[in-house]
Amino acid sequence: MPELPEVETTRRGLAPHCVGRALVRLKVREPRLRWLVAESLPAQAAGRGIASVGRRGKYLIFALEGDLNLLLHLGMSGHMRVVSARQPVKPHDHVDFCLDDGAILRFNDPRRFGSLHAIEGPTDAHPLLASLGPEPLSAAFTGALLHRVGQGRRAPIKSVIMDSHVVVGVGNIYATEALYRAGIHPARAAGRIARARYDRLVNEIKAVLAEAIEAGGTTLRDFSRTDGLPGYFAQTLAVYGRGGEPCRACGRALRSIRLGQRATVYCPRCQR
DNA sequence: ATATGAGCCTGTATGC
DNA sequence: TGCATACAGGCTCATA
Repeated sequence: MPELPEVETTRRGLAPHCVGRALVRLKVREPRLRWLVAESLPAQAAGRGIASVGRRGKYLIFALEGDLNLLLHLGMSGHMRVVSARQPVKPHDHVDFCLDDGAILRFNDPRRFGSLHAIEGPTDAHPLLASLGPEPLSAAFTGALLHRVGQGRRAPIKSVIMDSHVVVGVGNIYATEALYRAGIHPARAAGRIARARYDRLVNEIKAVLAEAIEAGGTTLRDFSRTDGLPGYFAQTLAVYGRGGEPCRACGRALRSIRLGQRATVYCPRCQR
C-alpha cells in the first residue's frame, strides 16, 4: 500500500522513462476511480511534452508543457509500471500514458482508490493539495512543529502523525514503525508528550522513510516498482504485521490493537 | 476547532 | 467445497 516511500520509488522509476518525452496519448479504460476521471482529460493532455515528474505527499505530479499538470494518486492498491505497447492489458489496468517512443506508463489499481486530475497552472492552490502539511523529509518538519500541533490534543499521537494536514506521507506502516523506534505508545495523547520526545519521533519518522526509499519501498500485497520488482523494506519492518511475535529489543509479545479504525502494533514494554 | 465514523473499492483470508 | 463475512486502508465528507 503506497505511502510516501512507495510513491517516491514510483516517481524515481518513472522519471527517466518519461521526462523529455511527449505524451502522445492518454488512454482511460476505467474512469471510475476515487473520483470520476474527467472526460475532457485525455484530449487536454495529449500531445504535450513531459517536463518533470514531481511529488507532493502521496500525489505524483506530471508537469506537462503548456502549464498543465496531471495529478495522480495511487490510492492504496495502485501502482505504475513501464511497459511496452505489446504488453497485454491486465485486469485493473485503468490508464495508459502512451509515450512517443512507444513505451507506456500503465496505471493499475484493483481497488480504485486512486485518482487522476488535470490542473491548469500552479498546483499548490488545488483543493487536494492546498491544505496539506509539510513534507516529512523537509527541514520544515521538526519536533518543535509537531509539539506545537499536538498541544492540547487528546487524539492518539498515531492518528496525529497520520493526519495529512499535519504532515504528509506517513501512513499506517511507517507511523507504526516510527512510534516503535521512538519508544512512544501509539495511543498516547498527543498533548501529553514532551518536546524532547517529539524531536526523537520526528527523527525516527525521517529515518524510517529515508531507509524505506533506499530499499525501494515496502511490498506487502499490491505495490510493485515501475519495473515490476517488489520493494525490499518489508523485511526491515520491526512491528507492523508482527502482532503476537516477540519484540526484537525486549522479547515481549507485540500487542495488536485498533486505533482510529487502523490496525496498530506496539511493544507494551518499549513504548510508553 | 477537534474528534469520530461512514463510505469509497475489491482481492485475499478466515469462519462456518 | 462453497458461501458469507471481515479486513486491508488513504482520503474526504458529514456529524457531534
